[in-house]
Amino acid sequence: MTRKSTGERTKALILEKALGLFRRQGFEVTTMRDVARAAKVATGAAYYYFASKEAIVSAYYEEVQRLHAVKAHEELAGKEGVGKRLVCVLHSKLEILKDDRKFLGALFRYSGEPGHPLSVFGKATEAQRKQSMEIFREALRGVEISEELRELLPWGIWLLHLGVILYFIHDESESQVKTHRLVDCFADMLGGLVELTNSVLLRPFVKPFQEKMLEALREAGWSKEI
Amino acid sequence: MTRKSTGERTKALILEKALGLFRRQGFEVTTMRDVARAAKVATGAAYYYFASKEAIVSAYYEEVQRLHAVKAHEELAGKEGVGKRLVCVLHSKLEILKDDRKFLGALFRYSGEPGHPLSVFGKATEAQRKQSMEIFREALRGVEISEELRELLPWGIWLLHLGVILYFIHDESESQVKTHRLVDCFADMLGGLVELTNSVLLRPFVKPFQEKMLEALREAGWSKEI
DNA sequence: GTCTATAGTTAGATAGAC
DNA sequence: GTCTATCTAACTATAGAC
Repeated sequence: MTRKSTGERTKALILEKALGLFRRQGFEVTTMRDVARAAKVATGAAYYYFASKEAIVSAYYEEVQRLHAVKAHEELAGKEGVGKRLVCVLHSKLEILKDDRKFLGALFRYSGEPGHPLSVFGKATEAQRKQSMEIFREALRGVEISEELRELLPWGIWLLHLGVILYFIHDESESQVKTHRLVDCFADMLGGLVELTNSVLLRPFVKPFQEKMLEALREAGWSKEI
Repeated sequence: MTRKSTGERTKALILEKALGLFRRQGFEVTTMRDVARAAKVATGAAYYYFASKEAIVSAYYEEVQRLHAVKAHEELAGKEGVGKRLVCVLHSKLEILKDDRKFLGALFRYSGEPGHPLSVFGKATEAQRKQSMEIFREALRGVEISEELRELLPWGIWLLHLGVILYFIHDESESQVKTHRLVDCFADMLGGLVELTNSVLLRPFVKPFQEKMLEALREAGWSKEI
């Protein structure tokens, strides 16, 4: 079942060689000519498969998502409680990204350009966002949680996880322990938050907040994204 | 007191002409050659004053900050309550940015590149961040609020306000009403949140959260930024 | 459909003369 | 401080081989 067309193999080769170069010498300094040379194809071939240098990173990230879906699913088995399940899902993502901080920044380059095909928030990347949120939704399965939060959190965690990746990129601490500690802390707090919203005593205070938040974000047009 | 060196006048002229072009035809399609031509200088001269095309937008944003500091200070006078004061500060920022959505995205281009002089989160832009947070800190003056939140919120609001700008850029609704409504909602909720944390009844539940959050962010190295 | 080879365009950026 | 000339690299175009 691993039979691939020559095109698929070439594409994979270009991707692989490109990532090797990005990792070794960085994203900026690597040129498309370098990539093509490393893959032993003409520059035109590289452009035949990838519309831009950033598109290579984007393709890599798609693979990351696939890996993450599998890894998260595996590691979630048996884990209970919002906090623990979130820790699991977020750490596993960082684990996948750990050697690639040098070029991950390219993913954010077009975040402020609505029309761009590679904008994190753009139309063209909607499928990826949904897939990503689906993983977070899975992390919330089997957990007692209000309806509002069940709708709100996958989106909120997705946003948080973007922030975590950004922090991760900037984190120069040994093995990025700072990011990992931050993730522990966030997950713990979100766990606490969920418990808090489940508490009968506090629910009357918290519920209006959740509803307001939900309404606001729905109105902001996010609900289409679900 | 408005006497300027010829250099300063040239720089201002280049900036002005560049922004005109960015507004009229967009950031991407405008070339440095266009900018130089419009300002009636050589491309080299443009680069003498601005290290890159993005640096022009960055210089513009510095001016925005200055304007915002004045405008916010004026409009805050007499306003009371966290919610109202935040609404005031955030809307006034959007007001300043309103015609410039077409090129504001350039500000975020290097957000994922730690070393870059124009990264929103980088070392080189620290002064701007502090100045921006100072405005939010002013918005919280004269408001009853826990110590933790007083330390935490300026930073949190700064982050939120980045998000608001991103949303603003992507917002195609008439006069960006959606962004304005979102701001109203966020401000309202933050106001409610502050009240909630002030309530004697709820304080024991909320305080550990705040402390944990504060500790986490301090450890994450943010406290240097204050 | 998959690729090579090559030539050419564009535009960001820089070096060095004045 | 400003200009001219030049460089680099992303990107496009095209014609043709397989």
